[in-house]
Amino acid sequence: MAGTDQLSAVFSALSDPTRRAIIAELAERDATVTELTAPLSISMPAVSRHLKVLERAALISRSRSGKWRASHLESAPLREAADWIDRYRRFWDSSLTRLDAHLAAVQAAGRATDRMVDDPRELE
Amino acid sequence: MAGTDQLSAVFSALSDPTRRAIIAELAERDATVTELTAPLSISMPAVSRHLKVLERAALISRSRSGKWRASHLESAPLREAADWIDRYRRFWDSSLTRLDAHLAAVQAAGRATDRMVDDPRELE
DNA sequence: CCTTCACTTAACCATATTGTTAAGCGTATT
DNA sequence: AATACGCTTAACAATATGGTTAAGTGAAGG
Repeated sequence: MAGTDQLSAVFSALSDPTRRAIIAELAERDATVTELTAPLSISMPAVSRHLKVLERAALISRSRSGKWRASHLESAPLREAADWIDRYRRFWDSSLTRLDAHLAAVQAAGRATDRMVDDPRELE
Repeated sequence: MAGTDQLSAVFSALSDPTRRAIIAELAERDATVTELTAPLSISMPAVSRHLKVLERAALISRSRSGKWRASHLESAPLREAADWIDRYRRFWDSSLTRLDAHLAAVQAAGRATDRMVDDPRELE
């Protein structure tokens, strides 16, 4: 991954189709490494390392139960990635309906995050 | 980048903070390579290659005018990335109550017979 | 012209990524 | 107690990434 910041780690994690497939699976239910490996055409060590990448990006959390390790999808990093892209939603969403809805949601949630939607610039 | 598909290329392009800064800049106005290089702390050849990455992901288009090459932000790939992440918006969107989220999860889990049609899982 | 300017390409280096197979480690099972 | 299971780590190889400086290309301009 290029940067070591959180957002870079998230986008980098999402840039692999295997990891996106894992996220799609975990969106339905928590799963063990074996369960996640089954539909994929790669070895379990490879899946294990994909999970490590997802974990480092905080996209998943993991719990141990005996010899099984369950992976669980975490929403915060996905939200941050969506928020970053949403800065540019005006470029493609002519009606701006969804942006309005999002702004309303943010407003309802609290005013601490207002600057996030106002300033499109990234300081890095 | 891991995959060679469009979405992988887009997420991979977004995984670099320099490229995100370039996108933020182009969101305000089209710019030449020299203009884009000025605020960055890397050489022009490095910027040139970042632009090539963005172009390969179709995040920007470029036009030639004499000895200047202007970069222009394209919205479609950003929209596609946003659409992918939006599949999981129910996991964090505060406008959904806990019950709504639970029902959405149950619905997703119970769609086994409809997977060929609307399964959010990605095959490649 | 002949140089300067804007930019790209080439060559090089260091590091990261993604896959493999084999080995290790701890928990279950028999 | 011994074996099988679930998963991770190690070691290896191939390819990609991202930075540098130096050289090349083509248009502008004195």
